[in-house]
Amino acid sequence: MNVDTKVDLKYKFIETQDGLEKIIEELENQSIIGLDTEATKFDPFTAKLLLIQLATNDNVFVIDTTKVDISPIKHILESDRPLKLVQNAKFDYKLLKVQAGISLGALFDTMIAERILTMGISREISLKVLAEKYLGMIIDKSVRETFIDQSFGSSIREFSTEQLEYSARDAFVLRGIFEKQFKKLQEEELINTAKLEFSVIPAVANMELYGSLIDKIKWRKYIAELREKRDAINKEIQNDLRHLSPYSQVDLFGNETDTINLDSPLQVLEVFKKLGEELPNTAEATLKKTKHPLANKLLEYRAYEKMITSFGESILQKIHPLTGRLHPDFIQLGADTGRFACNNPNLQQIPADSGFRSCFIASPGYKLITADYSQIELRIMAEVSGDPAFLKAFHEDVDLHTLTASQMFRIPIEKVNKDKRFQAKSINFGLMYGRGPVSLANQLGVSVDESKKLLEIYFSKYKKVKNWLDAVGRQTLRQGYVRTLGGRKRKFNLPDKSDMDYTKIISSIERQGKNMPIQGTSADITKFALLFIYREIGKAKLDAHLVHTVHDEIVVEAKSEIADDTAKMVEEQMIKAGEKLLKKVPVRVDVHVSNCWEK
DNA sequence: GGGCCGAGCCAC
DNA sequence: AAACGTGGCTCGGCCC
Repeated sequence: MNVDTKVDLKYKFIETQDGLEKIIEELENQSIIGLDTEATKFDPFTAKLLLIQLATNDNVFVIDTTKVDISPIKHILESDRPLKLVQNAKFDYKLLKVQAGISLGALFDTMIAERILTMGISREISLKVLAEKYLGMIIDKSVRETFIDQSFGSSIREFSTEQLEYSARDAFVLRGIFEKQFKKLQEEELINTAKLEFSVIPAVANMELYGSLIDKIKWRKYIAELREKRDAINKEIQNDLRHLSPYSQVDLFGNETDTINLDSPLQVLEVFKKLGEELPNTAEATLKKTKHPLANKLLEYRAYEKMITSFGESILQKIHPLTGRLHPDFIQLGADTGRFACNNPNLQQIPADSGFRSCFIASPGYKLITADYSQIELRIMAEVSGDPAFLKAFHEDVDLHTLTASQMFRIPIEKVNKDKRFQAKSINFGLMYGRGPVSLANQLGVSVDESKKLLEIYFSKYKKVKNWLDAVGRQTLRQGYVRTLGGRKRKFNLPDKSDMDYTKIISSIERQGKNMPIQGTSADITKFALLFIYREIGKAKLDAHLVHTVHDEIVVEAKSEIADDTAKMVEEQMIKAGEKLLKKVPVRVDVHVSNCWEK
């Protein structure tokens, strides 16, 4: 049954200071309020706050913040009571923090809640979708755009009735959605996951607001070096191919033009064809197997091109003109396992062994603390499988890959060479992805028979690892979901037997089911760590800030004088977070204090 | 000229 | 060419 929301949504428009004073008592008495804001932009630093809407038990208040100073309700917004229901709370948190100096207290985020409830089977989490799904209400979001860049400069412009009704409704629907979601979260035993996610929102919001500082000059110098190398190899390739008409040409002014677009797979395939090499595609794996010297040169060109285009000038363009820093968007539940994703720019994919990372620097007078969990996923594997050999390795703090190699090949630890260690490491990591013998054989450069043998030996040494992997794969298929140690759930749409790709889909779900408890538990732990660190910084009022996180790594900027103490705190809190979920295996964190982001 | 998608490749 | 889990960015190429 659909409700026509165009009519009869009662709201009270507050456009005077007096009007605000009159509703304070009602707001103070609420245990829960729906909250939404409207602003001229999505960027919290330059947006102008236009409206704040608060939905109580009995009323919806729409407050005109261009006319009303909202500091009289600051204490209500910052308190943990009433609980604030917000759709995508991080946005409102940042806006209110920067534009009104208000840090929202306890939150229930309907968007995050929906993601938790439908992890793996849906990404439909907009307010429009939720209002329809839970309340049968069709809401029109097109009004939102009318606020964008709405000028409230010197000239007084009034809000339209349509705008006010739209705004009121967005706050109003939150309570109904919350009630349904809360019940579901309880039924599915996802309350703890939700609590963790909600409480980490302010940590993430502040991390985004603080942002990262880049040494622009050093960055540009590095790009210039890469460009030189790329251009050299490009020229070489074009010269090699000059005889292949019609690609090499001389333009009207007698200048040579490189008309083979090396970035076009179509043109590249064409060139190979002319050279007598029929290739199925131009993927890295194909080129690596191609004898022709062009293949290697092309791979070299691509490596430089990737660096320049993905990490070059485009990242500098994202530096905020007001703050001079990068403020990427950390998507709290970006991955279905619970991991963060990151964009604008994605600082989680900055090349590790390149000149780029060292260009991320501390502010003057500050230091960067880079802290990462040591082999956290393998430790989780030890915990969930309870495998005695795995556990022993971590308790004795020996290198697991070396130990694995020594056990697999029946040689003493001292006799393990690089090659043997690499083979063992490949299996250790491969396990977590559900890797098969074919793929292993290719990485190790051995036959499939040999790689099968290696896997057999491996599993004979680590029986409980095999048992756990098999069991969790079966369990995922049986129940259609799988959980992390923190209780986070990932669901799966199980295929119908009649499905053409039935077995393919089944084995894919098995692999995802095996990986989720490992990758997802790591995400649980990192989120606890972010929360703990954020709280410690607040409690001790440290001049320190979260700036970055990459799955098993956290970067904090701290005033130089307190950097070493803060590093100790970060390490302690990360270990505490790890020990919340890992009981059988020790947790280790590597910490570095430096002027830049590095390991 | 914008939207979408696949190829290719960076991170953990 | 894919294999082996989770993402995002840039490009070419195609569509409207």
